[in-house]
Amino acid sequence: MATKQFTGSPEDADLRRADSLAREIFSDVANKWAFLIIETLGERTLRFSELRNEVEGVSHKMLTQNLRMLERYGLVERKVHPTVPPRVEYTLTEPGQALRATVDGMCDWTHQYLGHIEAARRRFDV
Amino acid sequence: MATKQFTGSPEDADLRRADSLAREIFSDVANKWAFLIIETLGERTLRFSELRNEVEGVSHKMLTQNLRMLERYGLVERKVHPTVPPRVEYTLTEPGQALRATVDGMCDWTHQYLGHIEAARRRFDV
DNA sequence: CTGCATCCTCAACGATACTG
DNA sequence: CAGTATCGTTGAGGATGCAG
Repeated sequence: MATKQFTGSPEDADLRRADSLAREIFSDVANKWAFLIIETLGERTLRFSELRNEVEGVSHKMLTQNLRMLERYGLVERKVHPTVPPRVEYTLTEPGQALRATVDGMCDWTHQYLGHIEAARRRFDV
Repeated sequence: MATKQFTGSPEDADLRRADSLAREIFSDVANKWAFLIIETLGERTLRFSELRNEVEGVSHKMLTQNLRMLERYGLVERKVHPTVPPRVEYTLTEPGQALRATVDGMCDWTHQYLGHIEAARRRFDV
């Protein structure tokens, strides 16, 4: 991250604030569940249970927890249909879509370098 | 991730294998310390202690642990100078550099949407 | 169906100490 | 300086149950 050296000057105060906020966002969002949710959400709108099925291995708790976090940061929109049984739909917002682009980049990267990585790992694991 | 439905056909076997490997890599690499290390390593070569200083808040243990993981996947190269005291340098490999591009993308994203995110968070935190 | 809360377990993590 | 190992603590995360 572009963390630079701050002086004690007052105009650096909000720079430092922005920086710590950026760091906080970074720490929260850069985790596998958030990424996988963003990725499977893609440009579709999905219900909670659909996400639960499509994001392989995620628990009920982790899913809600990460969805709350993403909602809090405004990356997903949560739409509740007041029916019975309830129907809750999640959609990526524009910032969410923008982030998805970089997550996609990581997916591409993973597949592109799968060979390199597998070979490196075999070499490492004596 | 591009996880699709597999049939029982034999030629799907290695697809499934590749997929699970991709998933494994994804899960390991998509964590904040790995990202912060990759980001601060940039195109420079850094010593262990330099990384320790520059990656704010990382513990000795987390740093070694993540460096091993990144080395195992061939994302960083570890060069030991047999001097006394020892001098160990870490450099991003080409796959590491490639991944750095997407991590950079996330950093840009973070700063670009800082306003949106902060506003959304204030709205959420009633 | 979705969400929240509770409990419980285990692994992540930090601190410390010791080796090369 | 860099790495490994050990220990103790905390928190993440799974399971379960209940409410709306």
